[in-house]
Amino acid sequence: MTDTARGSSRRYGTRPTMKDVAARAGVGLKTVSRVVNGEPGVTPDTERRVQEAITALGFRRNDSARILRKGRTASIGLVLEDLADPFYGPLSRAVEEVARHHGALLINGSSAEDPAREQELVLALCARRVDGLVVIPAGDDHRYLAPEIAAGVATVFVDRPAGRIEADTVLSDSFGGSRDAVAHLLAHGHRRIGFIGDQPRIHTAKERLRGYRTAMAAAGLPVDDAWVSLGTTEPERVHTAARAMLDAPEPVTALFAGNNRVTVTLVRVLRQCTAPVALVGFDDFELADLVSPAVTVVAQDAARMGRTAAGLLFRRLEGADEPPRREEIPTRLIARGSGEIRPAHD
Amino acid sequence: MTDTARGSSRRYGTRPTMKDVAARAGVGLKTVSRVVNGEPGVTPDTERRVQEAITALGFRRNDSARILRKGRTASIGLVLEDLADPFYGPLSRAVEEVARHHGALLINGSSAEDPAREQELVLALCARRVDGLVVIPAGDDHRYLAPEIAAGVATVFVDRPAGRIEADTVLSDSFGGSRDAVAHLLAHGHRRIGFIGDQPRIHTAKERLRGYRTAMAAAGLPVDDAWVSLGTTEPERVHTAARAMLDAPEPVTALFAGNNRVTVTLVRVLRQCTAPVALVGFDDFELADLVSPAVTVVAQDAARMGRTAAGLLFRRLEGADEPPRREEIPTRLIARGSGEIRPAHD
DNA sequence: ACCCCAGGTGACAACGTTGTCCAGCGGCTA
DNA sequence: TAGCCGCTGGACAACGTTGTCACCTGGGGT
Repeated sequence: MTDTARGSSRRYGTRPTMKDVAARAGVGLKTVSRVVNGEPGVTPDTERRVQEAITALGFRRNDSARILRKGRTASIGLVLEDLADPFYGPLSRAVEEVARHHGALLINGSSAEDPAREQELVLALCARRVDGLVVIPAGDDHRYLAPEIAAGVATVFVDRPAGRIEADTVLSDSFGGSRDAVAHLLAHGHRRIGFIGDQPRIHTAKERLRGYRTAMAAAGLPVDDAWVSLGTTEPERVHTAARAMLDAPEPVTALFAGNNRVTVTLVRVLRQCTAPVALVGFDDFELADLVSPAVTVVAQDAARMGRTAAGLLFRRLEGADEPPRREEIPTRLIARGSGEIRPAHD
Repeated sequence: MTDTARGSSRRYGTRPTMKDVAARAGVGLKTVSRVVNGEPGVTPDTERRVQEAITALGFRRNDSARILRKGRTASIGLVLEDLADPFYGPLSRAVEEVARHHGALLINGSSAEDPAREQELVLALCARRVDGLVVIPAGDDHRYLAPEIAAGVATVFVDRPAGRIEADTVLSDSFGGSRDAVAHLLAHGHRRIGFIGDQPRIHTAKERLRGYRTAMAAAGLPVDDAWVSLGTTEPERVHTAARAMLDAPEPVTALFAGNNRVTVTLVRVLRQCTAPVALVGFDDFELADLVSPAVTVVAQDAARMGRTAAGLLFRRLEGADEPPRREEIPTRLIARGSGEIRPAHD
């Protein structure tokens, strides 16, 4: 009895088209198109008849056809590493906000830090003819994107630079932020400082390591190989690395964590420690002020990165024909006490 | 000189089509299609020629056309409240995982808890002809979706039920979980327990309140109106509400937080308190074990909810013709001490 | 009375792909 | 040598929409 959706001549799963609407309203196809798109040149009376037919049939314009015809999809793709990572939440939210403001939808996927998957995802998005792409790259060779960019897909890389290709890029100041973080620890008297970071093939991990080394060198301090550990951010790995540094004959008195997840794991590790160990983390996290001791961090502004990236993207889409830009978002040291607590007595 | 992308006869921004590839390879259109889709019936030699033309031109299949022709988009839509909310990270990640497993892309958007925006988003997704929808509803009337569902868009509601429509639904056991949480507090001697929750029009907020009231009633305890506060989850609102309960002549000795964000705010509020106040939160959060005192929570399994929802969705897409299902995901009380600490001396 | 103009309307092609169907061609058997 | 079969390849229509252009109708100016 509920045959709103299955009019006499249409099968289940088949949707009404403009043709059906036109037939029912007794007008031409193009007139329906005009009404649907709010184009001028339709009598109020005709418009009403068409509207009635539309509601009666439950018609909804098929955007695939529209896209095919018009060439623009009003959607942008976002490829990041892991939707569940708290760093990417505000970032994707910001991108979405800007996209929405421009009437575009967001399609996204996680690369899980796998370059092959990144490429697969990006190309799938290109096949959908997204108007633009925001990519947090997992790989380091993006030449596969060259034809797409040449074809007009606006592309912005975020958090890490593109590999072997020129493109707009939005980074946070990993080097400077890390240098500041380590300088903060040095200023509080620490001399043996460990660095636990992400996998060395990741650009930010390298930059943060460089910041660490630079700060140490600037203070005229040597860096023991045993004080540096790069690798996955899995808790076990981080735990093992930290223990090694803490249980050494000359243990570190402070740790600098290369990202979010490392920091959290280190908070857990240090909580088991009897000896006081200072901790500074790269990237802020919720409740950093509430754990004890509160964790000093170098905060990055993920939302601003997302906004900036999306901004660049839409500027391109609106025809800006400038050379690729590279924006660097500054970081901010938020001292919360974990650096100061019980300055080293070395 | 870099004319890879702008062959002699093509303008900038125009992409090569199968026709171009066919011309260049000296074969027919359909042969290109066969190669692109890996269909059988093409000589290795022909295939090689086509592949060469494809790479030379930088051809990429236009999925809009494909979708138009085939009727299936291999993409599903996800509408949630806020991408940046930590509860939705694992959920959307799980949905994406399942989608990926089925070769589908994920398009998503945030409703910002606004029913109008939810509808706008959902209909935009339907216009794109997503194969299915996972919706965390903001509104309470989803009749607008009836034609879409009738037309074959598989739809699953998560976290909150659909309004005035029959559809698959995945909920967590808000009622039971809340009852357990409050029972936990009661078992530790609390008698004056406050509840601070989300806006009353949100289903989960109502259910959690019901759980609270039921537990109190089961213990034969009256509930003072001043002990219940529903509203937005903004820190100021929650802060004010909590203060009112704590500064009353007969202050509450324990608080039950209706969600994630409320819990976090309450941790901050209680930290300022001199008198000990117990806290139990609905929904777990990272570091709940590290703040002091560690926060007891009723954990929901967001990832499992996402997986279940996506599972239902693809079952429908694969043709399951069962009546709408309603899955309830159990919650789990994780006692971490914040309930026990200094049992009430009332 | 005629012409012209403007505004409303519709016929038709095109977007790029896939499904259907038929043609050509080589090798095999009778 | 004729006839048949199987396999490869291509012509063509269709998907649902929008842009182009032409048609029609009625009203106003000459």
